[in-house]
Amino acid sequence: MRPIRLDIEKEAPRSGGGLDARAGVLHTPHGDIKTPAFVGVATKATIKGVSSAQFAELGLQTVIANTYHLYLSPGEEMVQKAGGVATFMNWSGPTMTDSGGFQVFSLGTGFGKKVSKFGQSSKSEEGKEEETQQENDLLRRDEWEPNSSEERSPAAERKNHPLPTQYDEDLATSHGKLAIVDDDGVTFTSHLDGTMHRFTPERSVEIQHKLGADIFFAFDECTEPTATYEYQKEAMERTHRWAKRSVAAHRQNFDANNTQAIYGIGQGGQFDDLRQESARAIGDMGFDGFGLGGSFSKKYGDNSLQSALNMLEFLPKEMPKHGLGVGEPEDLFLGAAYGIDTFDCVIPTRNGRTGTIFTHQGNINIENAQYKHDLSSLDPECDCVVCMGSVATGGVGFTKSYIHHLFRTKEMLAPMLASQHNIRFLTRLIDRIRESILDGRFDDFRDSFLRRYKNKQ
RNA sequence: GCGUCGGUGGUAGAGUGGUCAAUUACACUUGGCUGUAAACCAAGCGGCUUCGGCCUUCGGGGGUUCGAAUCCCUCCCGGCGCA
Repeated sequence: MRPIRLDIEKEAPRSGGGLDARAGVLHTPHGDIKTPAFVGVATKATIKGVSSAQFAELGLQTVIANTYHLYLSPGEEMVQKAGGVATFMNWSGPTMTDSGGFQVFSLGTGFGKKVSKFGQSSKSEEGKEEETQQENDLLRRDEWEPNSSEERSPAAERKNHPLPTQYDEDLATSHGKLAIVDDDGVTFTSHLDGTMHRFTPERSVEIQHKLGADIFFAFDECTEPTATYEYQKEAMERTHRWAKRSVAAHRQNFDANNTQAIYGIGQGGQFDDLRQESARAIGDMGFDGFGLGGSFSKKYGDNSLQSALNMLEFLPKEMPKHGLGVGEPEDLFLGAAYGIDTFDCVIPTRNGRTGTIFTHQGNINIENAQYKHDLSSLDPECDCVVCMGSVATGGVGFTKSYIHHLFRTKEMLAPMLASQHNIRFLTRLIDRIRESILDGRFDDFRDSFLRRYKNKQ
């Protein structure tokens, strides 16, 4: 008996130009999740700026923590000792953990720099970019030499050794970071103290068993969406091999098998044939659910999510599907239209912390000068405690002026209130998407919502 | 009153004959943020511009010099010390 089960209550065939949207309930050992659902991102066992005591009030049914981060601190043993990630963070509801595969991608490529894996620097802004350009050159895969440490030859001599690893060790360590992918796993340095570590699919599963979430993900390699076909294919195939090992490792653990579900992650970049191949492969491995892998930031083009979604057609319908890192309002509609059941995304909290507020009339930057004198709530149509108030505030919500002031004066309450509002904005949006699917008016709701949201009306 | 140190762009504070429309930080203005090394990052921040430059700026005024925020004189203002 599998630990989770998805009951699809209602489908909206070919809704929104997609596949079949559906509304249902995902049953987990720690409670039911009405789907589609927005999953709060609690990377280090905390949604930044939001206490677990507020989750329910904000409409959160579940949260997702991260294997990489919790492994580094406080360590999976400590989390296990605390009773698992949910108990550790004083949350009684369902939880998920991500495998750490994304960190291989985001840490390894030179986080925060305009560096891409294969030398496709996004912009070239003279001067400053020189160093980055050099890094790009160093990052070229065909310059990598295997079996590094001892017999590594100078960069110039490496060109004749085309091999699967995508990072230059010298470059990586010079930045205090390292992520070397080989077929068995990934060796990396901690971003915290530079110490070396290694993840394999089995190790990731083992850690996630100790973290004890209801749902966890197989260790994958998240590629740069703009990577070449050749590399996407190679990384995808590696991810598939890792996926197979992950399921096997999980099924061997009888206890974990009864209490935790494992999702496999599909990759393939923006190539339809790879995406299709990945869906069929992952869908056929006996996973309890599916994670839509990739990175869907706008910087990779407007179509990166759409192209990934097409793969869902090749998966078993009844399989629960999760959109990893999908959370822009437009993307929730798009994902839901393709049958995604759960979504996680840092956008409400990251945007909230940095002053961008979701409203029904489009996003606003609350730090803008114009809000200094604005005594209205963040969004007059929002039902969150920040906007509507609570018993504690006498039923009166916070004003834009006040939150603007908190940001300007760098008060810690500022990002907290903004994050809470943004989270509720998305959980309410997804709730209404769910209702619209149940009521058979998904397309209407989508159109009316997005018309105002996108046109800032 | 005498002596002394100092007055630089919104603020603090570099610069001390040309590479200075003036380092830097903060402030300010505006962007950005999609499986979180992000309470972060980026751009702009005297005026005009055909984007090549042009004009006005470093307390006021006057000088020296090919050239001054930088040197000299003088006035004004401030800190400190002595009367």
